[in-house]
Amino acid sequence: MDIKTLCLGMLTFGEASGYDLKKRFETSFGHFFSAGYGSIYPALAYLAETKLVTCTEIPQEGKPDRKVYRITEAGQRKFMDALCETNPGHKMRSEFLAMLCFAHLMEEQHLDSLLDNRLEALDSLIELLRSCGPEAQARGVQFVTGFGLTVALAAKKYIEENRSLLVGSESTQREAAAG
Amino acid sequence: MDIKTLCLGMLTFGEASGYDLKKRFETSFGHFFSAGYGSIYPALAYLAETKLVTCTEIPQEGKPDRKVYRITEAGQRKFMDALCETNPGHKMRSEFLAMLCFAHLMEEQHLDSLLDNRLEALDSLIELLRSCGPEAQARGVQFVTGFGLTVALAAKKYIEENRSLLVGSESTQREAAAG
DNA sequence: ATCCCCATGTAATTTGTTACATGATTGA
DNA sequence: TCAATCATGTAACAAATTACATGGGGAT
Repeated sequence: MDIKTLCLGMLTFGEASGYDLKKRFETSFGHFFSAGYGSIYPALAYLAETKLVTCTEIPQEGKPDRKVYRITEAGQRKFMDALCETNPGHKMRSEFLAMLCFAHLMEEQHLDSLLDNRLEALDSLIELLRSCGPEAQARGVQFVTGFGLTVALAAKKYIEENRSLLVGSESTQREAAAG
Repeated sequence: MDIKTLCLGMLTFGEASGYDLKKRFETSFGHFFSAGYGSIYPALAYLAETKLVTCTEIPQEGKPDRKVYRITEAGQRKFMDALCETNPGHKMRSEFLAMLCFAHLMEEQHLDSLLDNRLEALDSLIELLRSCGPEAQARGVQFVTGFGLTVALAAKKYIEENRSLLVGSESTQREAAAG
């Protein structure tokens, strides 16, 4: 499932502009999929070209025309097909964890700020997901939001309870490696 | 932190070949960073070119010469610099969760196999991480392994306890959307 | 005053994936 | 005999990120 397909899917929930979709990528979908304008606008252009969505331009004053996209029947069918895929991926890419692997080479101070930053990010995420209450959302989205929340809480708890493990009783490993 | 840098970092743990690094990307590092030969070999070639690592070719019979890479002092320094980065990323990309958002459009059967596949993958991961016991690993790696384990267990538990939420009491949403 | 929100898009670059290419040894 | 492990690499392709480009309106 690439961004094109996911945009198509989002439009099954109702019409939206590229800007609207971006916001959704920052809120309810942000914790497991990210996309910027550079991906979304071309995706929508492609979907319109291939008649999977229609586009209505709404004139605006002082800003570019708002383009509202609506899924077509062909788009619906196409998306249903995409949903039949088995073994969808589920990958993490964490520079944070990568860096922590080398905690023994880092200064304690830096390590602390790294962990604190991550905890802050987790708190923001937790707050965000909690604010995406169950109101009127598809049950799948509710499930996924709960999933993100559960995982984020577990991650937070783990970091808080185990960060002491990262600080070695002997902080001489750093100098040893540097020399 | 890109693959180049991470390969360089892995070499701080000792000399290794591209093949060795790939194995590490499949085991202890696999749950948060992935890389194939197509990324690793070019990365090592680049590191050697820029004198951040040295390469010793060990003749083999019946297979290509084994190329063993060793980090240089310049490499060490370069890696330390890379470790000073703040705000490293931590992103998930889950087609699995993306699909689940549209559970109301899926057949129950398909939904079940999707969830079962994910649970199996989680079990494999859990087993793998458990087998990466604390023996002789840097404390950072131990922490990161524990992190992966904790998160995987939380994910598993959540799916098991909440999968019933995905199956609507009314399965008519599908037909409604299709029509 | 200044910053954020609205609103669109393109182009260059970076990055990584996949397929291709080769082939002996070892264990089931 | 069949699959897996060891062992390297290139080239074509796909995908997404980043920077660029523009600009009014409203809130603090």
